Amino acid sequence: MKLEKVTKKPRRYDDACGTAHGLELIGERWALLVMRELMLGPRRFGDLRSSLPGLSANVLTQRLEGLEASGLVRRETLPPPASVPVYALTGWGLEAEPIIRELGRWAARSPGHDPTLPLSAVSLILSLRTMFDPARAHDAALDFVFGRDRFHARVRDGALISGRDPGAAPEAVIEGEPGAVAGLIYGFAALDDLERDGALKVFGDRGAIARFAAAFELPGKAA
Amino acid sequence: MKLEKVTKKPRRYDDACGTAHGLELIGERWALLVMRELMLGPRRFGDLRSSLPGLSANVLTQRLEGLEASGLVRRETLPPPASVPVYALTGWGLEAEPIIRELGRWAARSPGHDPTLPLSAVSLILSLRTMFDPARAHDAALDFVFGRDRFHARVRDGALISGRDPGAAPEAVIEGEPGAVAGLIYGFAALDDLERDGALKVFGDRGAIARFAAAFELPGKAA
DNA sequence: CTGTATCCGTGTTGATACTG
DNA sequence: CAGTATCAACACGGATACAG
Repeated sequence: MKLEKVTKKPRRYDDACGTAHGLELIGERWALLVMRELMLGPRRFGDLRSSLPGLSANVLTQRLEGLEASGLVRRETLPPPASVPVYALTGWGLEAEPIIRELGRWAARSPGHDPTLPLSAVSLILSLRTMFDPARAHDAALDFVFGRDRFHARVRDGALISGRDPGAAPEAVIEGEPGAVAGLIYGFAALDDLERDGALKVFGDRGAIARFAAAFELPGKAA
Repeated sequence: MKLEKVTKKPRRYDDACGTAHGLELIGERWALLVMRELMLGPRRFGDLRSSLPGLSANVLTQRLEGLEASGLVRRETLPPPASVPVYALTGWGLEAEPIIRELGRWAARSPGHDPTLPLSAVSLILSLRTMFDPARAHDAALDFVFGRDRFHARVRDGALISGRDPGAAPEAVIEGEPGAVAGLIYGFAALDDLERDGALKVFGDRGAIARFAAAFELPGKAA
């Protein structure tokens, strides 16, 4: 019925500059945020939608098609018994993480940045990777629970290891919304308040949380 | 006549993620390329236009207004006797250079990247900063002449210093189109051929050019 | 020369409804 | 759940015309 894909990309920059070509690859609206959501592993279409409120289904389809055509995203089917379609970054797509980090680090200094808006779980983990300061690091082992999604974060020898799925032997487990965890770790909300409001539940060693949080700080505003 | 500036920015992401906010700041088409052109110092409206073919005057006006409203660009008037209006990056705007570099470095690995397209002078200098490899650096002092624009590049003690205006005591001066210089330095064109075609004119020590070029290499394709 | 203000055709974006 | 179809609004780019 719809065999011919016209695949017109008439909006080019015609510029040999790598930056300009990068914008042709991931400069379309939502494209980089879709990649952000895939940075920690494959996701389903519906999971992407719920992590990106405001992105409609047809646009998500277009972005995934475009990213797949560019060799950044691969459409896969999970092995049985799951057998569901998922979208995954290719190796090269994964290499875009430094771009996301630099952009986030820089924009966090914006006077117009509102850190109280909703935050996806992947965004939180990537922001931890971005804002981690090895000079302030103390060993700590934390897990996070966001609904059915679980993540681990480990500080060891001045390095941060983080990702999807729980880790071994966490010293503390934090459960709540990603935004509340951000408030806790970046220090613009107090743990006592967050627990009293029911925004966060904490299990285990609170000292480990304090040690962990000490390594993370938001940069000052540029103004 | 048109006093009310509606200034609608209805296309937001509503996401606390710094990356998303960054896209709201510089994610519009052409915005990052306008900033790229300002990275090496203030420019005039017409200079920006000629460096960015395909960008129409009305869109350039919109971008400059938006970037100024975000605190990234400042409109200034050069002191007499010049007394001409120019656009300059603010300090915070200047801090976006790592984003441009990471994006360029990453996109240079794209199979679809065509390095033979036209290239602006600023793009060339920024690409040198991006691709410079301290491990291969040998001292060299080069100046570049692109029409009326002149730039300097110095490798000293494993570091690259580059910018607008000629430097002191260059060992060699290269004159031509930025794209031809890119071909020379990145090694996909031979100096002899470029000179024979009239694409490049070289004055001074050719050995310095070879020493300089040895520190720059384009990354391999991802594919 | 440095913009600003229009109109206009096209393409992109996004919300809603809908199908398998 | 995973998309597709349709339609409306907007952004983009070209071409002016115009003001200082």
